[in-house]
Amino acid sequence: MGSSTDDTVAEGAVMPDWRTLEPMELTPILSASLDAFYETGFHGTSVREIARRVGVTVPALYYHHENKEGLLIALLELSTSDVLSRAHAADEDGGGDPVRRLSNVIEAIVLRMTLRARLAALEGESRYLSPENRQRYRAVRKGIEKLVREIVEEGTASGSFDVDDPAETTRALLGMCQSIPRWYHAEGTLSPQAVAKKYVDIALKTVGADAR
Amino acid sequence: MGSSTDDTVAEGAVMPDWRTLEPMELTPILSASLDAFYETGFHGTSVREIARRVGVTVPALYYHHENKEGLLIALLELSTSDVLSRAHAADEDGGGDPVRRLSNVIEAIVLRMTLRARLAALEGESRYLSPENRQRYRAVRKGIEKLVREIVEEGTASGSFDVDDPAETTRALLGMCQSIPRWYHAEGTLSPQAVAKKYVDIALKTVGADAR
DNA sequence: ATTATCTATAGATCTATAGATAATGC
DNA sequence: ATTATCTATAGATCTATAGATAATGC
Repeated sequence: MGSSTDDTVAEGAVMPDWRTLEPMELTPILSASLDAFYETGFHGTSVREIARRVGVTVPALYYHHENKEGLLIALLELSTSDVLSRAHAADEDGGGDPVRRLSNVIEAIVLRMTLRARLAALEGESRYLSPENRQRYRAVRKGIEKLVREIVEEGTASGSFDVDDPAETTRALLGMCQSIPRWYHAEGTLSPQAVAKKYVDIALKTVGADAR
Repeated sequence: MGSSTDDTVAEGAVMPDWRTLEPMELTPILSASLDAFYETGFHGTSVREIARRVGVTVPALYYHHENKEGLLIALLELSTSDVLSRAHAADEDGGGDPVRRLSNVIEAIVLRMTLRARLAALEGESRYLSPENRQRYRAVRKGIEKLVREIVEEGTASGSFDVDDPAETTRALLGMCQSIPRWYHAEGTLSPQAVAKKYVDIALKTVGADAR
């Protein structure tokens, strides 16, 4: 199945450093859609409102995207592919040690939840996608869950962690990360890096990896 | 300040056992509103749709509630007053021991997240309340956060817990609980009591209270 | 030729209210 | 009298498309 170095990242795809999150470059339409969806939710946002923010007429939106749901899908697509590739890069950067792997992955997830808070918060709106699109979206979420669960399982098996129920602990870990956009504000005193550090500590406690 | 037995619960208010969560009795209108809001969100639900589910005309809804937001407020009001009083009862039932107090409160919160999953999930819709109503709602949430944070702080001070940042750990604990409605389904294999037990264990690990 | 936008509009749907009417309690 | 519901409708707003027009690339 090819060498182990070139089958994890597609040719030409640039994944420089999973710790570096430059502001995501969005088209004006997607940027305005993100702002609007974040503020008033998918159903609370009209295409007129998005058009108004972009400064174009409504039909211009329909030229670039099939419909309102298409705008949400495009945003979720960008958002989830970004976090999934970063989480995997962070995992592989852990050198096989469960403690470092989990630390890296939690760090990557928390950086994403803070530096891309609006995009991350948008994922709750995936509930309102059509069944097919929601299905595809769930797959990505399962991907992250699988990644973390395997680390927790391996760490538990190797004795690095002390966990009763890896699946449940995984959900708890992801739950605490997913809640961050609810309270995190960029203006706050804590930098994204500081928040990530705290959550790595908390996560290690949660899996019973006291050592440091 | 009155005796310690009668100033915690208002006269006539029945708070039998914080572990007992009977299905909440809602009016047909509120029950239908809850179903609809849960399925399609506040903005995704029309008053026509609610009326259809109840089997009345739209104006009948406006007789009982000021407007669509009034329906959401009524539900959030019932939901939050319930969880707040249960959490406090659970806390007081802990006999002053931080480990038992935290265990009880987490148990109460998780039972609420599972046995009232639809109602609990509705709290995300509080984002769409008018500023005044959202304000009032935030106060309740802060109440729960304050309760848990004080337990974590006292347990850390007394040496029962090993926590670096009580405020952050509190947010993490509440975050993992708040995420439960996202994956919990009543048809699943785990009973609400079983989920609560697991989350109590996880929470105790997270605060570094290994003992059992 | 292709790409991106516009004007104009169809057709449905939305929240909310006015005013009438039925049912219930004293 | 009071409570709960109805019919009818105002008036705004929604998503989406048809068809015209401008701007760009070859």
